[in-house]
Amino acid sequence: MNAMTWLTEEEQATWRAFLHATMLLEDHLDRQLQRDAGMPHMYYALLSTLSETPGRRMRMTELAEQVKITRSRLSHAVARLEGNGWVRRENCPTDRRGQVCVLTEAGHAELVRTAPGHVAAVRSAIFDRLTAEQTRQLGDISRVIAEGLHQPEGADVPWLR
Amino acid sequence: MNAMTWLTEEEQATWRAFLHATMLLEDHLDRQLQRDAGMPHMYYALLSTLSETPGRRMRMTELAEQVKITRSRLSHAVARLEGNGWVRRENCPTDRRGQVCVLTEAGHAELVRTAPGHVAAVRSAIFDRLTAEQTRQLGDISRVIAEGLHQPEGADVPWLR
DNA sequence: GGCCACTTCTTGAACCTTCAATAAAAGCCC
DNA sequence: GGGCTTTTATTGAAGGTTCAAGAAGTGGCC
Repeated sequence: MNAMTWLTEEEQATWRAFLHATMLLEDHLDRQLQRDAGMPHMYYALLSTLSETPGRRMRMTELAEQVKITRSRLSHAVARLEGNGWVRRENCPTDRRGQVCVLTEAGHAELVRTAPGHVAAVRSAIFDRLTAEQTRQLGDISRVIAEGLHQPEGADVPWLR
Repeated sequence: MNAMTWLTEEEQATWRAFLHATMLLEDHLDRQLQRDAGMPHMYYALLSTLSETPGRRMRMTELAEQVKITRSRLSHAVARLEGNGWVRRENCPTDRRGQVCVLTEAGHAELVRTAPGHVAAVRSAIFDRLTAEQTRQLGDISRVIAEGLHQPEGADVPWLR
């Protein structure tokens, strides 16, 4: 294993810390939401995303892209949320293959009810602990990483294909 | 919802970017390892952690704490890895309740075989894109977040109990 | 129009994680 | 030692995610 392949001491330490932080954070938020809202964090993110769109509705594919999950995962999730009455499917008027996912009144009410607790959890885990400077840094870093993973070009990551 | 409850514009943007980055990253690494090593990222982390300990072995509870997962999850994971022949359970000599999880030769070989690809994926997704300064920042930020979640005291997060 | 490739969304099976319940041993206290 | 609480690890069921396959519609091309 040459130097190209491996990580420096600092990179290793950073990577480990990052893994631990994301692990603990996801766990923490999942538990908080499961207890207070009866759904995992991802499902909450779906409702939350819908609530911010005009008409509180979005095409399935667009919703999947927005929250960074596969269509398959979204299909299963929406099926469950529909069972809860928090979301409803409508046929897309312009594309007969398409479905539009719509946040119901009950879904919106659930979001209003549970948002404060969720935001408090996020705040206390992250933003109450970071300086304003660090918040800005974390935003920049996250955007760089997300950008790099958005459309991994074969030329950029040759070992992946 | 008052100002205490909500996030500022910048915090919201950071939070969203962070979610996207971690989502895409986990997905990316899981897929890479599933394809090249036949296991999810978490399982790889278990083997990797074991490989760095004296005797390549660790008590179940300690291993679970090290990689930040529940004992239950570890039990299931180890059962699967044992089925692959990558890990073996031994009785703990000093505590008859205890089990020691041991990395087998086959498990170590698998790690050696797949480590370069995994490290390359991590490197290209993260460290090749961040400046040295940002790497240091990410380490600091991650440690702050992880610390805060390690043992959430009732006094610190009153809404959680 | 007819064909073909692509897109959209869903499905079921396999696998993974969570949660609550359990068994067994250890540690404490008298 | 006997009783009690705590710790260690596992189990099975319920729910979530992934993957490959498939149904149905769209759009381009001739």
